[in-house]
This record gives sequence, C-alpha cells and structure tokens, in this order.
Amino acid sequence: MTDYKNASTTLDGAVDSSTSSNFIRSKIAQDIKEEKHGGRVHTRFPPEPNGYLHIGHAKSICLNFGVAAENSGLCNLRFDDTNPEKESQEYVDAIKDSISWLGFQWSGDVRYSSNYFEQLYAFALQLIESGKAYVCDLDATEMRDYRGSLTEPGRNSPHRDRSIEENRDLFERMRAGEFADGACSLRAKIDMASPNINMRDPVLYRIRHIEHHQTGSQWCIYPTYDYTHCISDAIEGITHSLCTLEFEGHRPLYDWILNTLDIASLAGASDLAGTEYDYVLPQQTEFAKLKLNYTIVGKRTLKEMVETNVVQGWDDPRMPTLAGLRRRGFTATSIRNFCESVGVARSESIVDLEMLEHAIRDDLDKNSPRAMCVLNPVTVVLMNLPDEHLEILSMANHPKDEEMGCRSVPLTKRVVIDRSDFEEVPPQGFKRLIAGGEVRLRGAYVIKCIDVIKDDAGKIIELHCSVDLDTLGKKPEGRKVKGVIHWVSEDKGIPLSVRLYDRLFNVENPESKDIEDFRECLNADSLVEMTSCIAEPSIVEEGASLNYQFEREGYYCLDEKDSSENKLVFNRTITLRDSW
RNA sequence: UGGGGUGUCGCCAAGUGGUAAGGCACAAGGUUUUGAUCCUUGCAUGCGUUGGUUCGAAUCCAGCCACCCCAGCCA
Repeated sequence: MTDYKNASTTLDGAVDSSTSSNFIRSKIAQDIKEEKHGGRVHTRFPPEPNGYLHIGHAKSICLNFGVAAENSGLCNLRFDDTNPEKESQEYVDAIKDSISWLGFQWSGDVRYSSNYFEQLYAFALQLIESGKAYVCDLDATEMRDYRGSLTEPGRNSPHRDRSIEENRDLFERMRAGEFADGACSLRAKIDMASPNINMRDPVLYRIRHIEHHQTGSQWCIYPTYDYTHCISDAIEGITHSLCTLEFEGHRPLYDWILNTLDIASLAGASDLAGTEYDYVLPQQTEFAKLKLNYTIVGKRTLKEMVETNVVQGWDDPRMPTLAGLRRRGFTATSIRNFCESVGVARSESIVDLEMLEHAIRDDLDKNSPRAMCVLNPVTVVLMNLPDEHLEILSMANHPKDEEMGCRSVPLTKRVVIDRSDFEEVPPQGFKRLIAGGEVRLRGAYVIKCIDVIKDDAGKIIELHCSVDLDTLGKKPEGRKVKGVIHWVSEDKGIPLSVRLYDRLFNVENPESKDIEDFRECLNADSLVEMTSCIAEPSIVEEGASLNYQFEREGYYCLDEKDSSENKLVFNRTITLRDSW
C-alpha cells in the first residue's frame, strides 16, 4: 500500500533545476489546478525486465520521477512482467540498480504486474460476465487473417458469440492448464471493423506453460501488455501514465478496458481504497523516445551485441546502457542534466551525441581532481639535475576550486612526456617541445631541448634537456614560453593501462532502415588499449579519487572490475575539447 | 491505401493571435602554467508548403507535401 501522507519522491544530488516547459509539465500543472486527481501526481516507470536499461530509459526515468518530485508526488517502479519468455531476475536486479544509481527512489516496494495476476484474472471474468470478452480458438495465422488489413476491415471470429457460460468455463479451464500453448486465447469483444487495428478484438490472455521469474509455475495463462498495463496503473492509483509514442494507437484500448470495467471494483482494488481521495482513472500521455546519433538503443540489437561478443557485456563502457555509461565514467548527475537538456516533446528526433558529451564534460570539469598521466611515454633527461635529484612539488587538485586541496608530485632527473608533445619537424602553430626549443613542464620548470637521442632505427629514445631553475612558479625572464606539457617522474610514476573508447558505430544513424546489419558499420577503433602509461603517484596514494582529469588528455576513471592491486586500468570517459 | 501522429537555425527545443527564448554545435575576440575551463560577441525578416481569415499569424482555417507509428497469442 502507499503511504500518501508521509512519502513523496525526492531527488538527491545537484541537478540543473532550470527546468524548461514541456507539454507534460504543462498538462500536469493544469490537472493540479483543476484538482483532477485531488491534486495528486503519481507516475510510474514500468520497464519489462528483458534487458538492461539504456540512455533512452534514462529519459523516461527522469521524466517520471522528476515530474513526481517537482509536484510533491510519487513514482512507482513497476516491472511489466507479463511475458516470462523474455524476462529474468538478472534484469530485474540490474534495472533496480541502475535506477538507484541515477539517484531516484521509487515509492514503497517494487511493484510487479505479476503481483496483480489474481486481480487481473478476476477483472477478466468480469469482462466475460458482461459479454465483453470471449475465448477464441483461432490460431495465430487464422487470427491474422481475420484481422483484416490497414485498408480492409476484419471479420468476426467464429467463436465471438459463445455464451457467457461457455466463455467462463473455457477461461477457467485455460487457467487450469487444460489447453496447450496457443490453443486458444481470451479476446476483448470490441469491433473487428475498427479503423484502429488495435481495437479489432485484441488478445487479453494467452496460454504459456512456462516458469515465471516471480510467480514460478503458478500460472499458465499470462495477460497481455494492453490488458495489464491500464489495470496495473488503475490499481496503483497512477494519475499520469507516461509512455512513448508507439503506444499512441493503444490509448483507445487503454481507455476502453478501464471504462468497460466496473469503476467501483477498480476503485476497491486500488491503493486508493480507504483513503480520502476520490477515484479517478489514470490517463495515458505519450512522448517521443530518445534517440542519439552514432548509437543504437534498440534492446534487441543491444542484446545481440552482448550475445555475439561484439562488446564484452551489458556494462561494456562502449554500450549506451546505464551500466555501461557508469563504468565508462559518466556520472548520474550528467545523465540527469542531459535528459533535462534534451527536453520532452512529441516530435521524433535524433539528439546529437555532443549534447551528452557536453553534459559529462561540464560535470567532470567541476568535480574531477586533476592529475598527470603520460599515455605514450618518451624519456626526458634533465641534464643539469643531479642523478639523485628528488623534489616534491605541490600542485592544486583543481585550477579553480581551492577546496579540493593540493597534491604532491615528485620531480626527478628522468621524467617522461608524451611522444606527441615533441616534434622534430613541428607543424604550423605547434606549441610544444621542439629541438632547441623551450616548453614548461606543468607545475614545474621551463626546460629546453638540447639533444635528441635516437636508436639505430631512428626512433627517438631520449630527449636531453636543460632545466631553467629560475622558472618555478614564475615566468622566465626576457622571453615567452607558450607551451605547457604534462609529465611524470620516470622512477616514481605508477604504471597503468588505459582504455581509450570511441563511438561504437561509424555512421550517424546505425538504426536506419537501409542498414541491414549493424555489423556493417561498427567502428573498428572503438577500443584502443594503451598499456605503457605512467601516472603521477597521487592516483594511488591515500585519499585517491576514482576519477581524474588527466591534464591535457581527458577524463578518466578507474575500472574497478578489471583493476587489481598490481594492475591498474583506467577508462577514458571523454576527451577534453580540442580546438587545436 | 484506412486510422493515428509529427514538421520552428546544422542538432535538440520554448512559443497556444501582438511581431522568433534557451542549450548543443560552429565562428571571432579576451583571460589562462591544461591548445581545457571561463568571459564577450556573432549565428532563423524566418517557423514543411500554398492559399485564406485578421490591423496583426509559427500560432486560427483550407488544401498540398514529407516523415513516423499500427495488420505479435511482444512490450
């Protein structure tokens, strides 16, 4: 039961609260004003546990939980588990985990449509008793044939006019397990000539002799989505049933079922029974799904990518799943901000991935401590320093946020810099190290390259540099040194591996109809592993963070799954913006 | 083709009869010991299209065009 007195949906964490208007917020505001549901707002997020949640679900989650929180309302989590064939407990657990991670708390206990199987059955009997449902023996093929087409009306099933007694008897025997899968079904008696195909006597119950992850072998008949969803909403006292556009044509059926049932019995079965509230039927409102360019959010395909090892699991950091984004280093805040920024509307659109990238950079820039990590090292020998030189430099963890404190960074005679920060033949505008040129080691001294040491194959193995010891914390005299590069002490540095991720697909719309197989457009370089990286020691010292901005490189986070004590693995969440 | 939807800047998106918000992207400057961040500026005489109503239309009306959804005992 719902505690209407003491609970309302709340949100922890800082979310951009500059909410803009959208048609759902407007509608809810209007309904509250008119006291349509006694001023209540009660939504629900109703996933089927047949896969992991992805970024598209995040939009729905943020909408449902968000709109409830904004209006001191409630939001339920309900697993729409009416098709046990595709569902599993693993998905139930993963979904709960992702929602909590995103920062939302559902009202009361987790609900399952299967909680209502007994009530759903009783309501089906009610429909039969009022002559509004019948048991049909047509098989799937015949039913399709009788349904007609987009332009032709359907024909009545030969079983449409069975007596109420016969229907009741047959339906009870369906439940008792007397019939094989598919032998018959319970159908609503509506209108086989309706221009809306969803209204041509839709199936309400089908026979499936199969174990259910929640109800075990208790049932062998399972209610369909259309029949279940509206009644579940009604039972839970949902006021606003928000779903995506493809269910638009189902709304007349949603309404038909609830209006055909006896409202008093619906009210009596609902969470509102015994409360001060008048019973008002829930209302379905549809909005456009979230699509992102360069990514696939179709569950079927995501599942196939996992099963065929295109990726390494549902939480592969390249996946658009919440588990994947999380492992990649996306924060819950960034995803919520992103969802707010894309808005909610009824026009179908494909959001630019850069919107998501902006959201994560924005959050991480503010909240990630800085550190230096050299991905592709080349040795720099600081010639005028003694062999045993060890200097501990103090550097700010964040350039703007003093409260983030400082860290110690050791400087030794031998350091490493990234190979790409030295060029023998620099391109126009190159601001890094060149032979005979100067550059600043970030947070340390200005150095000058005096010698380039190569092996027999011509590969650079060392750069010999001199240090201007008068440049710590101040500008060199009489000249400008524009470049600043990051570096790490060669012997004090921590070795680690880094995984550079890029988009999984190399076309804007991998879900487009003219792409037969997603494998055609996979980006071969979506994962590049760098195994010889060296980072400053602060990343493993006490108080170390799980995520950093590796300066001049990007935002990275520890991969807790693949890291061990003697092997550190970091995932690149996102690069820094690069206008060079 | 029957029914149901949607069309506002490169991408999202506000706007509901009073003369086109905002974000992303992009461009140009400035600051900077991260080619980051930050700051400033620019970026739709135009709202799918053609007509109509009106002093006035993205908003109202009519026609046309384009795209999306529906013919599972999936959700």
